[in-house]
Amino acid sequence: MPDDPADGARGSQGRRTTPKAERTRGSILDAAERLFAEKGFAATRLEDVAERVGIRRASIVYYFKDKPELYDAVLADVLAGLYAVIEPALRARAPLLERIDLAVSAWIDYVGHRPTFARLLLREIAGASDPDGPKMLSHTLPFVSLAREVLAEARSEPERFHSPIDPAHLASTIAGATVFFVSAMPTLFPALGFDPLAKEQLDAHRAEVLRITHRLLGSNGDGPSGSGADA
Amino acid sequence: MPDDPADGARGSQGRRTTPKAERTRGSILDAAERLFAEKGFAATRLEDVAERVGIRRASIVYYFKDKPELYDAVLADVLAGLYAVIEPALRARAPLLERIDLAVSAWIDYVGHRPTFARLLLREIAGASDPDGPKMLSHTLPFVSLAREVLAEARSEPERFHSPIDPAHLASTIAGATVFFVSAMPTLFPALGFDPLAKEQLDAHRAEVLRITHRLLGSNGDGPSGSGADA
DNA sequence: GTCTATAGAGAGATAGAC
DNA sequence: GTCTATCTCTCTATAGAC
Repeated sequence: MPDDPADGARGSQGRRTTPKAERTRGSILDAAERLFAEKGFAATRLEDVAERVGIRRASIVYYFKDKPELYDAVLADVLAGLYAVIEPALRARAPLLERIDLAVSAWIDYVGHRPTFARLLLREIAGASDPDGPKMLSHTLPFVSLAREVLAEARSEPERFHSPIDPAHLASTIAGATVFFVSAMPTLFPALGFDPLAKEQLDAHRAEVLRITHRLLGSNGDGPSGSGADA
Repeated sequence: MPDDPADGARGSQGRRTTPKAERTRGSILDAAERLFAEKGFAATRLEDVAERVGIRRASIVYYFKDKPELYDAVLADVLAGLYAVIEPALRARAPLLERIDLAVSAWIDYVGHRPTFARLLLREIAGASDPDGPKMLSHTLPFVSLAREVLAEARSEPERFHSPIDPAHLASTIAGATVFFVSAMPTLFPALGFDPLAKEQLDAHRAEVLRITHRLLGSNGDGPSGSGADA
């Protein structure tokens, strides 16, 4: 998901942007990300986004044509961030199994450090069957290409990879477990000071997910011996 | 979640209900369940609910005072259904490990056969951190009691249960994996005729979740030898 | 029980001043 | 760039006829 670093504020016009505008745009994006994640697209009011930024509702349209475009920009942003950590992991110079471990670990770190992403994903998946639901799909093409590559590579050495279930099942299991973990724990421990982002909790989760991954990949539960990532 | 079988239509009045009214009420509930699951609370229009039932919007208020009450009734219904299959599993006359297997299996069957529930849960979890978000919590008390019971029982034989992670982590992992699986697959396989509800897929998922469960419970990956549920 | 009609609130989009 | 003012549409909720 190669972000275009040269476009700056992409309101309707192709104008140059000042640093201040850049900052305002970023603030709007941040506020919108949090609100869309917490309340969902429909329940989020542009008014609230503006309030968090400290501007007026009408000013938002200077940067984003309308509400759907703002939402789309948020999705583009969080998915670009994910791609930026997943892609290098999968392309590292290492055996495939190790790279998968790296990618899974990167996934968990990303979701753990950006819980808004977890909620956005939860909502997108929930609305997947709705005709006007899935707005995230258009941003997932780079991931699909990446997945294809890895799959092709795995199939080239079938003696090592004999997954008992299909890759999509694997992916949804891992994704669901992590995303739910990060989002649900605060509810299950209401205001009890529990923090799923805490390194300790996240590491326990990582260890278990890596075990699951190895098992689902058909390796016998221990994964690459020297990876060090599943300690 | 003992349903009160004697209340029938619980509009504002305590009137007696005819069979036809009972049916209409049920239809409204069904339509609302699907729409709330697909679009979420805010994006669902009472107009659409009415249309699916074949009545007019205003008629809905005869059965449900307003939109929040309708949503609440939907949640009550799906959670009562879940409780009805989980509770007997956990109270069966069998060793604890086997009963947990039964409960997990029942969970998967329930979610698999009522995918609207998966989506409703996804949305509730996503909105958990929102002050006016979690409307599901009020219906989960019976589950909390149940969980407490089981936990107490497990702690009474610590030599058998030495879970490496806490029970909430276990629950969220299992719940997330299943719910995501059921909801996400149709997206990942857009219109490819893939059906996560198919017995074959659901069974593969069940087998894997049971393995995860056993592992997370501290038993060594195989669970109760004679359960037969993790074939 | 179900309908028609309407009132009223809420929120997004637009025009134009500064 | 950011604001004020306003327009308009959508959807909920209510009143009351049949």
